[in-house]
Amino acid sequence: MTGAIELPPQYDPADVEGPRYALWEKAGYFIADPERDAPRFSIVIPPPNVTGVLHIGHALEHTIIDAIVRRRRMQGYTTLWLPGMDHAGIATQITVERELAKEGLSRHDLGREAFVERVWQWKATSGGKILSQMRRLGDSVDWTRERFTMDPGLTRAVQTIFKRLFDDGLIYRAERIINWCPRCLTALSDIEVDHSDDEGELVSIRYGDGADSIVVATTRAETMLGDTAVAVHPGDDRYRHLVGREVELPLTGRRIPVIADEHVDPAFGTGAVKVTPAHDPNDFEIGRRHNLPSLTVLDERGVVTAHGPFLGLDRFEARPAVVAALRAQGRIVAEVRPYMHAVGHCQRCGTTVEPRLSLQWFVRAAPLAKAAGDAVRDGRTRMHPPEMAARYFAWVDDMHDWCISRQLWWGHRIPVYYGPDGEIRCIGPDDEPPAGEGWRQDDDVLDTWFSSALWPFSTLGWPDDTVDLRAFYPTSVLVTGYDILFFWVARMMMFGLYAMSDRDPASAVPFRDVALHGLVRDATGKKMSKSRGNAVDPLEWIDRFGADAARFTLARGANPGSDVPVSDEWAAGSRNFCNKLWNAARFALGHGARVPRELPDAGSLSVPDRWILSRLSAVTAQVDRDFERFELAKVCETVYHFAWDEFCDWYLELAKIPLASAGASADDNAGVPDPASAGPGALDAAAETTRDVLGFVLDHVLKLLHPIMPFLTDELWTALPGTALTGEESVMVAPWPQPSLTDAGAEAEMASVMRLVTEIRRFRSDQGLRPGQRVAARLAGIKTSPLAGHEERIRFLLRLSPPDAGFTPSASIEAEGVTVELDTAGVIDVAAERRRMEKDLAAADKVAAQARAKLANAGFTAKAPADVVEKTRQRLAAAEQDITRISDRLGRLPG
RNA sequence: GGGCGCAUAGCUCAGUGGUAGAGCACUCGCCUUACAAGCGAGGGGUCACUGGUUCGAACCCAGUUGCGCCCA
Repeated sequence: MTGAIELPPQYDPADVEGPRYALWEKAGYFIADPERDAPRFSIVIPPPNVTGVLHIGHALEHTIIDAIVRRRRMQGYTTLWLPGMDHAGIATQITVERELAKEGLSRHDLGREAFVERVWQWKATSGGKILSQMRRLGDSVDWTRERFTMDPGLTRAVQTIFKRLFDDGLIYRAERIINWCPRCLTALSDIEVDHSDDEGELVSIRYGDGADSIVVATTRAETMLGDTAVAVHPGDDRYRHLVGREVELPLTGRRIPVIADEHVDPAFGTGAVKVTPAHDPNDFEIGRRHNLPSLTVLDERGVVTAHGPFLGLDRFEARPAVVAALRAQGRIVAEVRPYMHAVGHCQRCGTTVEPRLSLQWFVRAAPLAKAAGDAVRDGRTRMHPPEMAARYFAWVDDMHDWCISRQLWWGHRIPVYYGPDGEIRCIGPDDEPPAGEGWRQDDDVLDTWFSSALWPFSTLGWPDDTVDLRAFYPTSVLVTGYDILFFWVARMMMFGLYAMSDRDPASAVPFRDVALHGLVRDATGKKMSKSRGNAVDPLEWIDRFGADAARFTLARGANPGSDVPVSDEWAAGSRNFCNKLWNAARFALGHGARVPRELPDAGSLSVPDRWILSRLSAVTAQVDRDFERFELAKVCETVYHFAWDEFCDWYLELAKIPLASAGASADDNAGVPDPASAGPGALDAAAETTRDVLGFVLDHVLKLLHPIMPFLTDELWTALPGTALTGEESVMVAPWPQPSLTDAGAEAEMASVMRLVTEIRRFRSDQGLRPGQRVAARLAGIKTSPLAGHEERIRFLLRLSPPDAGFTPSASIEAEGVTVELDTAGVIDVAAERRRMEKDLAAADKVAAQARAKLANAGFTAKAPADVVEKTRQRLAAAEQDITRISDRLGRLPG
C-alpha cells in the first residue's frame, strides 16, 4: 500500500535536510507577501557580524526565532523573518588589514578609496559565511529581503537620521575624554569596553618638599608627567594649609597648584589625588571645574610624548621607568603590589583601553533614552522575562552621551563638511556636498551600532514610506541575548521611537515584545570558550545528530532569560527522540494510518481513542500557552512527554490490538486475544477507526513539533496519507492544530488501566518473569469493576494468557479493584514478594499517617477548603484499605 | 559600593500555598515482530540555613550564608 513501509528503521537526517530546505525555498514558503489579506507577523534577525561564522549562540537564537516564526506562519499570519548582517566596522577592518599585511601593505599604502574597495571584495569572497550556515539550521528567513548595513538603502537611512538628529541638536561634536584603543586606533563607546579586575600596583608618591609636600597614590604613575594639579577635599584639615599653594611636580620641574574639590574622597588613600585632565575622565571633570590646563603626554598608540627621558616609551614601559626615577629621588612613600583594580579592555582586541582627550561626535542620549525607557514602562513594548526590564531601566535612565565617531575607513562616513572659514555643514542623503576650495568631509565613520540601531526600519525601506514598512513595522518580537540588552535593544528603541515620532506612540516602537535568551553553557554551567575547549560547534552537532536534534536540544533548555546548558549527551537524547518519532510514524504508516477528513464520531471511538485525543487537546492548548509566553523549554517538555510516554508507550501498543485483529490470519494474530463477541465487520471497523485516530494524532504531533524540528516533521508529514487533503504540500504551511475533543472520563479510565498494568509489571519484574513470557492469569472481579471493558487490553499489555483447565494460581495481586491471579507454574519468589508487599505497606502507612495527622488538626478541618479536606479523607480511607489488604496478604504468605 | 538574580535527586533544571517532578546519569531484567538511538521495573531529595505568617510553606515575609551576573 504505502511506500512508507520501506522507511528504514533509523532516521538519517543527512538524507533529508538538504533536499527539504531546497524544496521549501523553491516553493517560496519563506517569502512574505505584504499584499496578502492576513494578520502580519515580523521579526528582524539580530544581524550577525559579516566576519562571523555560526556559533552555538546563534544556533540558540535562531532556533527560538525560527520556532516562533514557523508557528505564526502555520497560524496563517503573513510572516516575515528578515535576514542580514552588519558591517562590523572594527572587526572587518582588522580582518582586511591583516590580509593586506601578508602582502606587506597597510591600508595607508592603498589609500582610503582603494581600501574600502578591497573590503567590499573581501566581503564578496569571504564574508557572510554565516548565511549559508543558517540554511543548515533550517532558518525560514526571507532571502529575497536580505539586508546589509552598508547597502545603499541602509546607508541612506543612516544619513537621514544623522541629519535629523544633527538639526535637532541631538548630535554634537566635542572634545572629551573617550575610551581609546591604542591598537585599533579608534574611539570606542562605553559599552564596547569590558572591565575586569586586573593585577596592578598602587604607588604613593610625594610631590613637593618639606612643609609643602603632599602624598598622592596612583596605579598609573606614568601619567604624572601630565599632572596639572593635586586635589584634596575642601573639608580636609590635613591639607587646608596647602590649598591655593603650589607644589613641585617631580621629574618635570613644573609647579602645579593644590586645589580643593568636593569630589575627592578624603577617606581613600592619603585623601589627595593627582589630577591628569588629559588622561582620566574624573580628572577631566575636575580640570573643567577649576580651569586647569590639559596636558597630553601619550600619543594615539600610548607612547610617551612628554619631553624628557621617557619620550618614546610605551605606556607600560614608561610606568616602571617613572617609578624607578621617582624612587631614585626618594619620592616613593609606599607601594602595594599586586593591587587589584578594574581595568577597561577593548572588546574587539583585548588591549587595555586608554582614556584619551579627543574631538569626537556624540549623541545626546538623555531625551532619546527617556523615551526608550517610557515605552517599556508604559507597556508599549513588553520584556520577557519582565525582571530584565530593571536592568534596561538602570541603563536608559542613566545613559551617558554616546560617542559615535570611529577613526576607521570601513563604515558610514560622517556626513559633515568643514569649510575653509571654520563652517560646519551636515548634509542629508539628497543634498549636494558643499563644493569649492577648502571644504572637506569629516574623516571618521560612525559606530556600527549606529546603523544597527536603525535595523528594524532601515531594512524595511525607511526613510521611504514603503509597502514593507507599513506592513511590518513595528516588528512583532525581538529575540536576542540579555547580554546585548544595552548594545542593541536600548538603541533600537531610542532610534525607532525618534524616527517614527510621526506615528501614534503605540506603533512607533520598533517591536512589541522583547524575548531575551541566555548564554549557551556547557553541561556543568561553564561559559563556552575556545580557550577552555568546551565550545560546541553547531555545524558539527548538525552533522552528528541532525539539525532537528540540535535545535531540540537548544530549545529544550531555552527558559526565558536563563542560560542554556547543553552537552553531547543531551544532543544524543534529542536524536533518540527524533528516531522515536520516526519509528512511531513508521509503525503507523505500515498499519495504514491516514489523516481523516474529520474524526469518527465519538460513539465509534474506543476509550483509548478518546483518552489520547483528550490528552492531545490538553497538550495542544498547553503548547499554545507556552509559545505565547516564549516558554520554548516547556513546549518541548510537553510534546516530548506526550509523544513518547503517552502516544508511543501506551496508545501505539494498544492500537496493535484492533490493527492486528482486523483481517489478519490466525498466525499473524498470535498473542492477540480475540474478542469473542465481535464479528469480522466490527473488527475491521475498529481497525479503520484506529487508523484514523493514529493519523489524526500523528498529524497534530508533527505539526506541534514542526516549529522546533522542521525537517523530520515535514518528511514524515508529507509521507502521511491524507495530509495533502487541503492542498498543502508541506507541514510548514499546513494549519496549526486546534484542540479537539476532551473526555475526562476516558482519561480517568485509562489512568486506572495504566496503574493496574504498571502494578502487575512490577510484580513480574520483581519475580524475574521475562517480559515476553506468557503467564496464565485470571482477572477476578474485573467484570464488575470500572475496568470491565478493558480486559483484553490488560491481557495484551501484560502478556497474560487465559486460564486453561489446569490453572493453579500461585500468586495474586490486588489493584484498581481487580484481583489478578497468576499461575507462575508453582515458581514464586516468596522473599521478593514479601519485600514488595512490605514496601507497599510502608508507603501506605506513611500516607495514612500524614492524612491522619492533618485530619486530627481542628484548624485544618475548620479552615481548609472542603474539597481539600474531602480529598484527604479519601486518601486516608484508601490507605487504610491498602494497609488492611496488604497486611492480610502478608500474613498469608507461605514461609 | 549600587542593582538584579539564584540555591530543589549525582549533573542540568522545571515546579509560586494542599501527596516533591523531568531529562541525563545509576541499578536490575529483557533482541516482547515500530524503534537496543529501544522496552519493562527500580533506587535516589532535611527543597541552602534560621525565624515568621498560615489549618497547611519548596512556594509568601524577614534575616543569614554561599554563588552568579550587570553597573560604578
